[in-house]
Amino acid sequence: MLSKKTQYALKALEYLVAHYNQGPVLISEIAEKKHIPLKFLENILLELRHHDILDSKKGKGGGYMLRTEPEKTSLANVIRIVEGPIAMLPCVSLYFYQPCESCDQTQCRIHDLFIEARDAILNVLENKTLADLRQTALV
Amino acid sequence: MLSKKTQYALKALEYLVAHYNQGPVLISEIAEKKHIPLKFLENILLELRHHDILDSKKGKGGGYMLRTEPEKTSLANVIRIVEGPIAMLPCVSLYFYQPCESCDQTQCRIHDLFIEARDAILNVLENKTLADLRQTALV
DNA sequence: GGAGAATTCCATTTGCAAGTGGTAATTACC
DNA sequence: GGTAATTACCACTTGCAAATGGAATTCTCC
Ligand code: SF4
Ligand code: SF4
Repeated sequence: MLSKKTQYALKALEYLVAHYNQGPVLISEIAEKKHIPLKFLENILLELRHHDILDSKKGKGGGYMLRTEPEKTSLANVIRIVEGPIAMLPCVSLYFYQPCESCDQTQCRIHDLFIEARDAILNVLENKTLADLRQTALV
Repeated sequence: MLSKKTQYALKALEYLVAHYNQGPVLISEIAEKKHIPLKFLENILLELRHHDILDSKKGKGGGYMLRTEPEKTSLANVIRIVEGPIAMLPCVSLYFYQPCESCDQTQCRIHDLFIEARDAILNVLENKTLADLRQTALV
Protein backbone atom coordinates (compact mmCIF):
# COMPACT_ATOMS: atom_id res chain seq x y z
CA MET A 1 0.00 0.00 0.00
CA LEU A 2 1.06 3.53 -0.68
CA SER A 3 1.51 5.63 2.43
CA LYS A 4 -1.21 8.08 3.37
CA LYS A 5 1.19 10.81 2.43
CA THR A 6 1.41 9.56 -1.14
CA GLN A 7 -2.33 9.04 -1.40
CA TYR A 8 -2.86 12.62 -0.29
CA ALA A 9 -0.28 13.83 -2.79
CA LEU A 10 -2.06 12.10 -5.64
CA LYS A 11 -5.42 13.50 -4.64
CA ALA A 12 -4.01 16.99 -4.35
CA LEU A 13 -2.41 16.69 -7.76
CA GLU A 14 -5.69 15.47 -9.21
CA TYR A 15 -7.29 18.64 -7.90
CA LEU A 16 -4.52 20.86 -9.24
CA VAL A 17 -4.73 19.24 -12.65
CA ALA A 18 -8.44 19.91 -12.73
CA HIS A 19 -7.65 23.57 -12.09
CA TYR A 20 -4.64 23.80 -14.35
CA ASN A 21 -4.06 27.25 -15.84
CA GLN A 22 -6.68 28.80 -13.62
CA GLY A 23 -4.27 30.56 -11.29
CA PRO A 24 -3.00 29.64 -7.83
CA VAL A 25 -5.09 27.32 -5.67
CA LEU A 26 -5.20 27.66 -1.88
CA ILE A 27 -3.85 24.80 0.25
CA SER A 28 -6.94 25.17 2.41
CA GLU A 29 -9.19 24.72 -0.62
CA ILE A 30 -7.46 21.50 -1.63
CA ALA A 31 -7.49 20.25 1.93
CA GLU A 32 -11.20 20.87 2.29
CA LYS A 33 -12.30 19.50 -1.07
CA LYS A 34 -10.11 16.40 -0.85
CA HIS A 35 -10.46 15.78 2.90
CA ILE A 36 -6.78 16.03 3.67
CA PRO A 37 -5.39 17.27 7.03
CA LEU A 38 -4.36 20.85 6.32
CA LYS A 39 -0.96 20.99 7.96
CA PHE A 40 0.04 17.62 6.61
CA LEU A 41 -0.90 18.74 3.12
CA GLU A 42 1.29 21.83 3.55
CA ASN A 43 4.32 19.60 4.05
CA ILE A 44 3.47 17.44 1.09
CA LEU A 45 2.93 20.29 -1.35
CA LEU A 46 6.10 21.96 -0.18
CA GLU A 47 8.04 18.80 -0.90
CA LEU A 48 6.54 18.59 -4.38
CA ARG A 49 7.55 22.19 -4.96
CA HIS A 50 11.11 21.51 -3.90
CA HIS A 51 11.17 18.77 -6.49
CA ASP A 52 9.87 21.07 -9.21
CA ILE A 53 6.52 19.40 -9.65
CA LEU A 54 4.64 22.35 -8.22
CA ASP A 55 5.11 26.08 -8.03
CA SER A 56 3.76 28.40 -5.36
CA LYS A 57 3.05 32.03 -4.71
CA LYS A 58 2.93 33.61 -1.27
CA GLY A 59 0.67 36.31 0.05
CA LYS A 60 -2.77 37.44 -0.97
CA GLY A 61 -3.91 35.77 -4.16
CA GLY A 62 -1.23 33.14 -3.72
CA GLY A 63 -1.40 29.38 -3.63
CA TYR A 64 -0.12 26.33 -5.46
CA MET A 65 -0.10 25.40 -9.13
CA LEU A 66 1.51 22.88 -11.44
CA ARG A 67 4.91 23.96 -12.65
CA THR A 68 4.67 22.36 -16.10
CA GLU A 69 2.11 20.78 -18.37
CA PRO A 70 0.50 17.73 -16.76
CA GLU A 71 1.80 15.48 -19.54
CA LYS A 72 5.37 16.13 -18.45
CA THR A 73 5.09 14.46 -15.04
CA SER A 74 4.72 10.70 -14.73
CA LEU A 75 3.00 9.10 -11.78
CA ALA A 76 6.13 7.05 -11.17
CA ASN A 77 8.04 10.28 -10.75
CA VAL A 78 5.56 11.64 -8.21
CA ILE A 79 5.55 8.44 -6.20
CA ARG A 80 9.33 8.27 -6.09
CA ILE A 81 9.44 11.77 -4.64
CA VAL A 82 6.80 11.35 -1.98
CA GLU A 83 6.88 7.65 -1.21
CA GLY A 84 10.35 6.53 -2.18
CA PRO A 85 10.88 3.19 -3.91
CA ILE A 86 8.15 1.77 -6.13
CA ALA A 87 9.58 -1.74 -6.12
CA MET A 88 8.39 -4.12 -3.45
CA LEU A 89 11.92 -5.04 -2.35
CA PRO A 90 14.93 -2.77 -1.80
CA CYS A 91 17.15 -4.93 -4.00
CA VAL A 92 14.96 -4.65 -7.10
CA SER A 93 14.55 -0.88 -6.93
CA LEU A 94 16.03 1.07 -9.83
CA TYR A 95 16.46 4.34 -7.94
CA PHE A 96 16.80 3.17 -4.31
CA TYR A 97 18.73 -0.08 -4.76
CA GLN A 98 20.00 -1.69 -1.60
CA PRO A 99 20.89 -5.37 -1.16
CA CYS A 100 20.43 -7.21 2.10
CA GLU A 101 23.55 -8.21 3.96
CA SER A 102 25.31 -11.25 2.59
CA CYS A 103 23.29 -11.27 -0.60
CA ASP A 104 23.96 -14.07 -3.04
CA GLN A 105 21.83 -12.95 -5.91
CA THR A 106 22.57 -16.05 -7.97
CA GLN A 107 20.93 -18.18 -5.29
CA CYS A 108 18.00 -15.90 -4.56
CA ARG A 109 14.75 -16.65 -6.35
CA ILE A 110 12.88 -13.91 -4.51
CA HIS A 111 14.90 -11.36 -6.40
CA ASP A 112 13.86 -12.59 -9.84
CA LEU A 113 10.20 -12.83 -8.97
CA PHE A 114 10.04 -9.28 -7.71
CA ILE A 115 11.91 -7.97 -10.73
CA GLU A 116 8.94 -9.25 -12.70
CA ALA A 117 6.49 -7.61 -10.35
CA ARG A 118 8.41 -4.34 -10.48
CA ASP A 119 8.42 -4.27 -14.27
CA ALA A 120 4.70 -4.94 -14.35
CA ILE A 121 4.06 -1.99 -12.03
CA LEU A 122 6.45 0.37 -13.79
CA ASN A 123 4.92 -0.48 -17.13
CA VAL A 124 1.77 1.15 -15.82
CA LEU A 125 3.09 3.97 -13.67
CA GLU A 126 5.84 5.20 -16.00
CA ASN A 127 3.35 5.54 -18.83
CA LYS A 128 0.71 7.47 -16.93
CA THR A 129 1.07 11.17 -16.30
CA LEU A 130 -0.77 13.82 -14.36
CA ALA A 131 -2.78 14.43 -17.51
CA ASP A 132 -4.38 11.03 -16.97
CA LEU A 133 -5.73 12.38 -13.68
CA ARG A 134 -7.76 14.99 -15.47
CA GLN A 135 -11.43 14.38 -14.92
CA THR A 136 -13.50 13.51 -17.91
CA ALA A 137 -16.12 16.10 -18.75
CA LEU A 138 -19.61 15.51 -17.46
CA VAL A 139 -21.99 14.23 -20.09
CA MET B 1 7.67 -1.33 -0.51
CA LEU B 2 6.77 -4.45 1.36
CA SER B 3 7.21 -4.16 5.11
CA LYS B 4 10.26 -5.73 6.72
CA LYS B 5 7.94 -8.28 8.21
CA THR B 6 6.81 -9.45 4.80
CA GLN B 7 10.33 -9.48 3.43
CA TYR B 8 11.39 -11.67 6.34
CA ALA B 9 8.42 -13.95 5.78
CA LEU B 10 9.36 -14.47 2.14
CA LYS B 11 12.96 -15.21 3.00
CA ALA B 12 11.95 -17.67 5.67
CA LEU B 13 9.59 -19.41 3.28
CA GLU B 14 12.34 -19.59 0.67
CA TYR B 15 14.44 -21.40 3.24
CA LEU B 16 11.64 -23.75 4.21
CA VAL B 17 10.92 -24.57 0.58
CA ALA B 18 14.56 -25.44 0.08
CA HIS B 19 14.24 -27.89 2.98
CA TYR B 20 10.81 -29.20 2.09
CA ASN B 21 10.20 -32.80 3.17
CA GLN B 22 13.38 -32.86 5.22
CA GLY B 23 11.70 -32.63 8.59
CA PRO B 24 11.19 -29.69 10.95
CA VAL B 25 13.53 -26.69 10.71
CA LEU B 26 14.51 -24.66 13.78
CA ILE B 27 13.48 -21.03 13.97
CA SER B 28 16.98 -20.23 15.11
CA GLU B 29 18.44 -21.89 12.04
CA ILE B 30 16.28 -19.84 9.69
CA ALA B 31 17.01 -16.67 11.62
CA GLU B 32 20.74 -17.23 11.42
CA LYS B 33 20.93 -18.29 7.80
CA LYS B 34 18.62 -15.55 6.57
CA HIS B 35 19.76 -12.79 8.95
CA ILE B 36 16.37 -12.23 10.52
CA PRO B 37 15.88 -11.04 14.14
CA LEU B 38 15.02 -14.23 16.03
CA LYS B 39 12.11 -13.06 18.14
CA PHE B 40 10.55 -11.16 15.28
CA LEU B 41 10.77 -14.23 13.11
CA GLU B 42 9.00 -16.22 15.82
CA ASN B 43 5.98 -13.96 15.56
CA ILE B 44 5.95 -14.11 11.77
CA LEU B 45 6.16 -17.90 11.54
CA LEU B 46 3.47 -18.26 14.17
CA GLU B 47 1.18 -16.04 12.14
CA LEU B 48 1.82 -18.13 9.05
CA ARG B 49 1.00 -21.24 11.04
CA HIS B 50 -2.27 -19.78 12.24
CA HIS B 51 -3.14 -19.20 8.59
CA ASP B 52 -2.32 -22.78 7.65
CA ILE B 53 0.70 -21.98 5.54
CA LEU B 54 3.10 -23.58 8.00
CA ASP B 55 3.00 -26.37 10.50
CA SER B 56 5.09 -26.69 13.63
CA LYS B 57 6.23 -29.21 16.14
CA LYS B 58 7.26 -28.42 19.69
CA GLY B 59 9.96 -29.92 21.81
CA LYS B 60 13.11 -31.76 20.91
CA GLY B 61 13.38 -32.44 17.19
CA GLY B 62 10.69 -29.86 16.58
CA GLY B 63 10.57 -26.83 14.34
CA TYR B 64 8.68 -25.42 11.40
CA MET B 65 7.74 -26.93 8.05
CA LEU B 66 5.43 -26.22 5.13
CA ARG B 67 1.95 -27.55 5.66
CA THR B 68 1.26 -28.40 2.02
CA GLU B 69 3.12 -28.75 -1.27
CA PRO B 70 4.80 -25.48 -2.25
CA GLU B 71 2.73 -25.33 -5.45
CA LYS B 72 -0.43 -24.90 -3.40
CA THR B 73 0.48 -21.52 -1.89
CA SER B 74 0.60 -18.40 -4.06
CA LEU B 75 2.81 -15.46 -3.19
CA ALA B 76 -0.25 -13.23 -3.26
CA ASN B 77 -1.75 -15.37 -0.53
CA VAL B 78 1.35 -15.07 1.66
CA ILE B 79 1.56 -11.33 1.21
CA ARG B 80 -2.09 -10.82 2.05
CA ILE B 81 -1.60 -12.69 5.31
CA VAL B 82 1.54 -10.93 6.48
CA GLU B 83 1.34 -7.54 4.80
CA GLY B 84 -2.33 -6.99 4.18
CA PRO B 85 -3.50 -5.39 0.93
CA ILE B 86 -1.48 -5.84 -2.23
CA ALA B 87 -3.14 -2.96 -4.05
CA MET B 88 -1.57 0.47 -3.76
CA LEU B 89 -4.82 2.13 -2.68
CA PRO B 90 -7.46 0.93 -0.20
CA CYS B 91 -10.26 1.46 -2.68
CA VAL B 92 -8.82 -0.83 -5.34
CA SER B 93 -8.09 -3.73 -3.01
CA LEU B 94 -10.02 -6.93 -3.67
CA TYR B 95 -9.75 -8.29 -0.14
CA PHE B 96 -9.35 -5.14 1.94
CA TYR B 97 -11.59 -2.70 0.08
CA GLN B 98 -12.22 0.61 1.75
CA PRO B 99 -13.27 3.84 0.03
CA CYS B 100 -12.25 7.26 1.27
CA GLU B 101 -14.91 9.44 2.78
CA SER B 102 -17.18 11.14 0.27
CA CYS B 103 -15.95 9.02 -2.60
CA ASP B 104 -17.38 9.77 -6.01
CA GLN B 105 -15.88 6.96 -7.98
CA THR B 106 -17.31 8.18 -11.27
CA GLN B 107 -15.29 11.37 -10.92
CA CYS B 108 -12.09 9.80 -9.63
CA ARG B 109 -9.41 9.03 -12.18
CA ILE B 110 -6.96 7.87 -9.54
CA HIS B 111 -9.14 4.86 -8.96
CA ASP B 112 -9.01 3.64 -12.55
CA LEU B 113 -5.27 4.08 -12.85
CA PHE B 114 -4.56 2.04 -9.77
CA ILE B 115 -6.94 -0.69 -10.81
CA GLU B 116 -4.62 -1.12 -13.77
CA ALA B 117 -1.59 -1.18 -11.54
CA ARG B 118 -3.21 -3.67 -9.23
CA ASP B 119 -4.07 -6.04 -12.04
CA ALA B 120 -0.53 -5.86 -13.34
CA ILE B 121 0.84 -6.82 -9.94
CA LEU B 122 -1.68 -9.55 -9.28
CA ASN B 123 -1.03 -11.05 -12.66
CA VAL B 124 2.47 -11.78 -11.40
CA LEU B 125 1.89 -12.58 -7.74
CA GLU B 126 -1.21 -14.76 -8.12
CA ASN B 127 0.58 -16.95 -10.61
CA LYS B 128 3.72 -17.51 -8.60
CA THR B 129 3.82 -20.02 -5.79
CA LEU B 130 6.25 -21.04 -3.12
CA ALA B 131 7.54 -23.61 -5.59
CA ASP B 132 8.95 -20.73 -7.63
CA LEU B 133 11.10 -19.88 -4.61
CA ARG B 134 12.92 -23.19 -4.84
CA GLN B 135 16.53 -22.66 -5.65
CA THR B 136 17.80 -23.97 -8.92
CA ALA B 137 20.34 -26.72 -8.56
CA LEU B 138 23.98 -25.74 -8.67
CA VAL B 139 25.65 -26.57 -11.96
C1' DG C 1 8.30 -38.77 35.64
C1' DG C 2 12.12 -35.53 35.19
C1' DA C 3 15.27 -32.83 32.25
C1' DG C 4 16.07 -30.47 28.29
C1' DA C 5 14.62 -28.64 23.80
C1' DA C 6 11.71 -26.41 21.26
C1' DT C 7 7.42 -23.48 20.12
C1' DT C 8 3.88 -20.30 22.11
C1' DC C 9 2.16 -16.40 24.28
C1' DC C 10 2.21 -11.86 26.49
C1' DA C 11 4.09 -7.49 27.64
C1' DT C 12 7.24 -3.95 26.81
C1' DT C 13 10.47 -0.85 24.31
C1' DT C 14 12.11 1.52 20.15
C1' DG C 15 11.81 3.96 15.86
C1' DC C 16 9.53 6.14 12.30
C1' DA C 17 5.28 7.79 9.72
C1' DA C 18 1.34 10.65 10.51
C1' DG C 19 -0.47 14.49 12.23
C1' DT C 20 -0.51 19.20 14.95
C1' DG C 21 0.84 23.93 16.56
C1' DG C 22 3.03 28.12 16.37
C1' DT C 23 5.90 31.58 14.29
C1' DA C 24 8.50 33.75 10.45
C1' DA C 25 8.67 35.39 5.78
C1' DT C 26 6.60 37.11 1.67
C1' DT C 27 3.21 39.34 -1.14
C1' DA C 28 -0.97 42.25 -2.51
C1' DC C 29 -3.64 45.97 -1.77
C1' DC C 30 -5.23 50.23 0.14
C1' DG D 1 3.97 51.96 5.14
C1' DG D 2 0.46 49.12 7.42
C1' DT D 3 -2.60 45.29 7.36
C1' DA D 4 -4.30 41.05 5.97
C1' DA D 5 -3.52 36.85 3.44
C1' DT D 6 -0.85 33.29 2.32
C1' DT D 7 3.18 30.03 2.02
C1' DA D 8 7.55 28.42 4.60
C1' DC D 9 9.76 26.56 8.29
C1' DC D 10 10.59 24.32 12.78
C1' DA D 11 9.46 21.68 16.67
C1' DC D 12 6.45 18.79 18.97
C1' DT D 13 2.91 14.92 19.81
C1' DT D 14 0.58 10.64 18.56
C1' DG D 15 0.00 6.08 16.79
C1' DC D 16 1.52 2.02 14.85
C1' DA D 17 5.16 -1.27 12.93
C1' DA D 18 9.43 -3.31 14.32
C1' DA D 19 11.98 -5.42 17.59
C1' DT D 20 12.98 -7.38 22.26
C1' DG D 21 12.45 -9.94 26.88
C1' DG D 22 10.76 -13.31 29.58
C1' DA D 23 7.82 -16.79 31.23
C1' DA D 24 4.42 -20.70 29.94
C1' DT D 25 3.52 -24.75 27.36
C1' DT D 26 4.36 -28.93 24.85
C1' DC D 27 7.08 -32.60 23.33
C1' DT D 28 11.07 -36.21 23.23
C1' DC D 29 13.93 -39.14 25.30
C1' DC D 30 16.07 -41.45 28.97
S1 SF4 E 1 19.55 -12.02 -1.01
FE1 SF4 E 1 17.91 -11.95 -2.54
S2 SF4 E 1 16.42 -10.51 -1.69
FE2 SF4 E 1 18.33 -10.18 -0.55
S3 SF4 E 1 19.38 -8.54 -1.68
FE3 SF4 E 1 20.13 -10.47 -2.51
S4 SF4 E 1 18.83 -10.86 -4.28
FE4 SF4 E 1 17.76 -9.34 -3.03
S1 SF4 F 1 -12.46 9.05 -4.20
FE1 SF4 F 1 -11.21 7.92 -5.69
S2 SF4 F 1 -9.45 7.20 -4.50
FE2 SF4 F 1 -11.03 7.79 -2.99
S3 SF4 F 1 -12.17 5.89 -2.62
FE3 SF4 F 1 -13.25 6.97 -4.25
S4 SF4 F 1 -12.42 6.07 -6.14
FE4 SF4 F 1 -10.97 5.56 -4.49
